[in-house]
Amino acid sequence: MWTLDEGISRLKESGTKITAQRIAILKRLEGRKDHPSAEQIYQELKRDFPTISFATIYSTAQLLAEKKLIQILTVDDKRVNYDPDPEPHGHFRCTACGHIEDIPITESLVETLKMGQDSTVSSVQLYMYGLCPSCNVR
Amino acid sequence: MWTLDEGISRLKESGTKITAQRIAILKRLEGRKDHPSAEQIYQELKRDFPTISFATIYSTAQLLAEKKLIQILTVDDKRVNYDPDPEPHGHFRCTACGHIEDIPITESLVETLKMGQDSTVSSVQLYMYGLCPSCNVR
DNA sequence: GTACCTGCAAACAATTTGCACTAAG
DNA sequence: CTTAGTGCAAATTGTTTGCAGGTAC
Repeated sequence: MWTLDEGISRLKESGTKITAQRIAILKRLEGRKDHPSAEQIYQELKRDFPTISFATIYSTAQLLAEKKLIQILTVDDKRVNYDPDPEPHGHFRCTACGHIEDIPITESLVETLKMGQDSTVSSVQLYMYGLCPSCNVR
Repeated sequence: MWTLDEGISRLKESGTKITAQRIAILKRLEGRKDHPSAEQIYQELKRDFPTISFATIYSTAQLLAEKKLIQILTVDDKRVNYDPDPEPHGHFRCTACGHIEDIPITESLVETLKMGQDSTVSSVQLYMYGLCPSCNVR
């Protein structure tokens, strides 16, 4: 996992400008274990950054994904979720409460899957759906 | 893979009404190897069925997914794609041309993944992204 | 006959876009 | 100084919803 400073220098490498907004977004994502939506990031940033806009959130997220700092998940069919951990791993989403949980997968499994393709694979996503333990009993 | 007749009886089992529209949708999906979007199904059906509506497409697809006749894929973050093959398997999506290709995965892998969870897993999706062979050379 | 289904149009919601302004380098 | 980034509002688009009329059973 990256730190704020690593994130900033990763962006600088490719000539991207470092703005206060981008630093704020990186800071919010740094080391996070959950999978915030654009809306969630927007709400959180608005506290310290009242004029921030969705345009900035979405474009910065795109940028961070290109630089392999985050992953953009489509595990929820309604909205996008950001995962600050860029390493390949799976995700479980509870269809009742919407909670998203990481699922470890071995690097060798990912490699095997990539190898089997005649295409150039740049990203692998494993999604599982069902009921989480606490929703299952209700 | 199911046939039209099997599809119809699967629906009947649960007391669902068999309408001309539902038969038409089943017919369109039966044995298909691609992954049509709602729009695509709508356009195709409109030829023989000029008054069919999106409401019917979406609600029927939901129904078919519940009856395990199709899978609803979120491999494309813009739209939903229907997969007439309900058996677990992966999907590769070319980020350039948008083409979606099936990826075989072993049943034992799926079982292993399900087993590893403390949640009740009802569906597993494996998505891979990158450039397909023909887009890769351009 | 009745509960469910369809079609239509309007509503919705997440994301994208155009553009004038601002700020990083 | 120049180019890229930001914020705003409007536009876009896939999907959902409410409801009046229709149809399966």
